[in-house]
Amino acid sequence: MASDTDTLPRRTVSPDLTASRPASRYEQVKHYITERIASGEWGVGSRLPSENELVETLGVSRMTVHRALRELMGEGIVTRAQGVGTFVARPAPRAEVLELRDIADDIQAGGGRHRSRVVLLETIRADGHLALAFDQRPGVKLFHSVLIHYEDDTPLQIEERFVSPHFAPDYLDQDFATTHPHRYLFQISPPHEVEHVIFAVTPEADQQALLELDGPEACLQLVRRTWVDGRVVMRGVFTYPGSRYSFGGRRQT
Amino acid sequence: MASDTDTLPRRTVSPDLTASRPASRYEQVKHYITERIASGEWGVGSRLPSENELVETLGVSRMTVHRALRELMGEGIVTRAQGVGTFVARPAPRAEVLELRDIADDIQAGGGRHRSRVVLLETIRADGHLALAFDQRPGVKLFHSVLIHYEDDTPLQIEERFVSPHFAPDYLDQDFATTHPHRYLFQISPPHEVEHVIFAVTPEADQQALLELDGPEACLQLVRRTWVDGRVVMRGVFTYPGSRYSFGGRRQT
DNA sequence: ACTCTAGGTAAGTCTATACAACCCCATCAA
DNA sequence: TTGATGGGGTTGTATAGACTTACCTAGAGT
Repeated sequence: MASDTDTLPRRTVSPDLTASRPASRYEQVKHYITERIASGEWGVGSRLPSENELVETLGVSRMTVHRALRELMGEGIVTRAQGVGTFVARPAPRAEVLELRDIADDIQAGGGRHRSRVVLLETIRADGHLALAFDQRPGVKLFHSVLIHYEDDTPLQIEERFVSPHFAPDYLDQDFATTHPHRYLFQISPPHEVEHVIFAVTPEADQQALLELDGPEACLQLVRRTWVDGRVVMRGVFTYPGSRYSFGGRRQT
Repeated sequence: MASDTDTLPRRTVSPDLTASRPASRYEQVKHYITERIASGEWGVGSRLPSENELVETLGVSRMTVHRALRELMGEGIVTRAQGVGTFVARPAPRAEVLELRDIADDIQAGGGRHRSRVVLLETIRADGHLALAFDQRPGVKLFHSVLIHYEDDTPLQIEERFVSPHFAPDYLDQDFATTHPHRYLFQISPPHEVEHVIFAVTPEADQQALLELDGPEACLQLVRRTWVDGRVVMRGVFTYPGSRYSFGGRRQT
């Protein structure tokens, strides 16, 4: 067990390709720790070796270990309590609140496999409520798409979008098996303004079926409107099973 | 000009209200620097005294000065270049997204009349899950409070909080009929860091009763953790009926 | 059951010292 | 004019050691 990988060499020859100069000791210590956390060897909430134990294991001074651990705490990787020890912190929630991201990136960031299915792709005429959301008059033409996003074959999101034809005239001709609506719209133009509203809803029967839910489970619903040049170009309704998803965010004040 | 304010005293009396214990040396050095930047004495882009000059001026070791400057660089206050020096950084604008507000202000801003009721106020010992949220070990003592907030006699929020006794030793002695937990905690110290996670849940029977719901309506649940000095001081679980509340925000990009 | 206290443990801080890495600039030679 | 060299100043890293502060546990006493 006491192999040479347990102790950092005093001098690093380091034919490392990713870093031209050899990483400093405290960075090596950080790497040593994050590697074990990422591999699951040190699980969430478990206690890390004490500073003095790491000093013995790695053959560096306590100040060096201390700096590595202090920086890891600043990054939210571990938490520390004087007189108690150092612990693996709980990983951050997967979706940033009010941030504009592609769910495919979200899923892949969490280690899952993403797949999507197009349920509907059509042109509709807006009723009063929908027209109001677009600051238009009832009867205006809008494109309408419905997709399901899966994480490892489990439905994670119903994505329903209404898109202004003036903004994306070729929306219906896209192959959303390869390009996702989010990326397509973003590529035409990043929005100048975004509005998010989050609801809790009990899904309708058809939504339950699409999400493959057993019963009327509570769902998160994120309604997003985006503006370009002062005009609403998209309204999206994203529905997630409450048991499979959450929004979160962490920031310094 | 060479008054005693140029040298940090060995022991600080520090009648500071936000921190009962005297600030550590490196924090005093940070304060010394930020004060001069804030006052405009050291303008944007100007060069700070070198580490060795600060050592002479302030009477602390270079490692202490170095730590202060390194942390200020991490906070974006200064920039540093090896072999060159330390400079005042350009202040970066920051966008508030999901802000920290008191629900009483929320209700009154909407024209409603706010009222609250204390349901529970006690000391508990944390189980595994709760201890993890506080980055502590199971069995640690925590204060626990449950309040209901009403808007015109309609329940709008269940407010459940767990508070670290070390942060707010007198939490249980407060009269939350007049001072709300949010305000009390904020007055002790505004958090340095905040985490929000939003869930959709189906409420338990007791929660349904507290919210005076007719059936198992989907609810929004906002879980907030706040940090002070890198340590979790509060975990709040706020439950809203889905039909009566939503979270939202709009911003320019 | 509860409170108090003492001891052990672990992180937090501070110092003095040393060396390394880097930048700038003055000097000097081709 | 150009290029090389080297010195001085500045930040970056690393160490050993000492002391401080906070937390927890176990045991004694109530």
